[in-house]
Amino acid sequence: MTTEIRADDLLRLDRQLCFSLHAASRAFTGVYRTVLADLGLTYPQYLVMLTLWEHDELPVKEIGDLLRLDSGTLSPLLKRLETAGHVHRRRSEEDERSVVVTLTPEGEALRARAADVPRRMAEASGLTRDEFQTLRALLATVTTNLDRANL
Amino acid sequence: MTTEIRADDLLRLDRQLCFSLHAASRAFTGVYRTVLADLGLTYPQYLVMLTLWEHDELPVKEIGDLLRLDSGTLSPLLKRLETAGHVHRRRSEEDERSVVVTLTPEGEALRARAADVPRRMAEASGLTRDEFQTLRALLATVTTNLDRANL
DNA sequence: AGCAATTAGATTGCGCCCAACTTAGTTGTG
DNA sequence: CACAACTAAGTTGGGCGCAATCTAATTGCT
Repeated sequence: MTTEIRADDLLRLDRQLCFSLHAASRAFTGVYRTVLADLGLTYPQYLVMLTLWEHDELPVKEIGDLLRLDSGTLSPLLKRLETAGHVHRRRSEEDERSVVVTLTPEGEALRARAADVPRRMAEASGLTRDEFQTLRALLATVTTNLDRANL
Repeated sequence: MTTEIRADDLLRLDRQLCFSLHAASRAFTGVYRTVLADLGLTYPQYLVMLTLWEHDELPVKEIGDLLRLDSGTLSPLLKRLETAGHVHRRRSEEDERSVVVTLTPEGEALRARAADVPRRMAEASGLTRDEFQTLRALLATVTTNLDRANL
């Protein structure tokens, strides 16, 4: 009996959680926008650069798998990164379907200028180490569950 | 000494948290897309309808404050909701600058068809009540902190 | 070998999000 | 009262996210 929830409460709870997530995501993106402005990167572009700084070169497919983005998002994004001079694209020789993305010297150099971004973001979030880890774990759980539920 | 974190670790931690948030937000939106498909609503449109179901009628400004959306997002979104027959817009009489959004009978009727959306979403998230509340609280905290940090 | 199924990437179209700007109405101050 | 400052919506433009579609290359099956 005490575990019963009225539909109205559910409606509001629901809005609060999903809305909180939505709002937090946009708040994060907003701070990233400020912090990344100097580098001329958007947040998704920064994510792509992060993966490249870690792996040096990657096929588009790999980047998409790592960041959960499809070619409809990545193709124009990578084109913009290429125009900005941060990356280079070439067809793979082993598999002509694949396009390998590599860092240009400029893209490599950007890494140093982005070095303090994580610290600034961690500061801005204002979370303790424990809260940080708890949040990350819960988000991973919910993402896994939602993906499974959505087919 | 044990609290020192190397820059590389920060880079990776950083990516994990912000990326987790980004991914979770998109995973949620993906399930909403599935669940709301029958109603012909997108997730942001559903949020607007939720606020209207709760308040019956609201000026655009109020909706924007509640959902943290500006007119650049809301104006076309509300126009689509109006075209779909869910809402009606009229100029306020007290303040001619303001536009008041009201539910049409169709928009009111949609409420019943959306009644089980929260339950389905809560199920899909697979979180316990406690996890649900913890997540919501952490997200609220981080959003507040980020907003403050971002001016 | 030959052909269907699959895969990688690109493109198109729509909706959201935000910044910047415009227009119209309101408020405040001298 | 007049006029500057402010406020509410709307519009425009750029970028992201995703579904649907297309092309080209590869793989698998017989």
